[in-house]
Amino acid sequence: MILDHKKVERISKALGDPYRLKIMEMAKNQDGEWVQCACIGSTIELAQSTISHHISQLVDAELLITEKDGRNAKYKVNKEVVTAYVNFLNQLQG
Amino acid sequence: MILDHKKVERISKALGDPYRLKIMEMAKNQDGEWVQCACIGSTIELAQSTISHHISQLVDAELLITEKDGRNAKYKVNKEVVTAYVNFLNQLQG
DNA sequence: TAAATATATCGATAAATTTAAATAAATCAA
DNA sequence: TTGATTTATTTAAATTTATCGATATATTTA
Repeated sequence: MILDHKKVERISKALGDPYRLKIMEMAKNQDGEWVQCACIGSTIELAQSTISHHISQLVDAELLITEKDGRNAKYKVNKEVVTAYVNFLNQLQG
Repeated sequence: MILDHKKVERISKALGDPYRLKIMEMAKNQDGEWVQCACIGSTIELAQSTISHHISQLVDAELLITEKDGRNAKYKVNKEVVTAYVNFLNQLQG
């Protein structure tokens, strides 16, 4: 999977915020499992609508994969995209 | 070299702009050599002050190493920081 | 069906970022 | 030394992003 510059830009932007980094860490800590949106809300001291907005940026950048589970939403890290982003970065090293 | 979240945030932000990505690509293309600031200015259609500002963000994030060469400035990719950033990202994959 | 719960969306405002003109500082060349 | 060149800094306007309250949508439970 090769990312164009537009995609790299969107991924970088998505990672350029402390709350979104925190959300990524939470999604990672589930070790292959899904993390619930409500769990994120209870950890981060922001309005629900703001958290939803942050999550949707991570989903738009495809850093997170999301699925509906009844009235809950659950997330996990999209390893394929992270790997593709890492490949782009490694290429920068010449 | 381990990066804290503040540092990861700054690096991500620095990479979250099309012109700065272009500058990073130019610095990479020199294959271990330095790229001249003037060369960047002749490639990117932005005011000189704006390019200078973009470059300083990359330097602040330590993605670029800079050195003065007479009245010119030259840059190259800081591989150590890119590697550390990649390590952080790989960690996100669990 | 009605009430409760979880998440998303919209609208307004605050905060941060991008951009460029003007200017400064440093260096080179005549 | 003087004038030209290269890069950095300052300031201000325009644009983008973050934040929250209110509300909408979908789902579960009573």
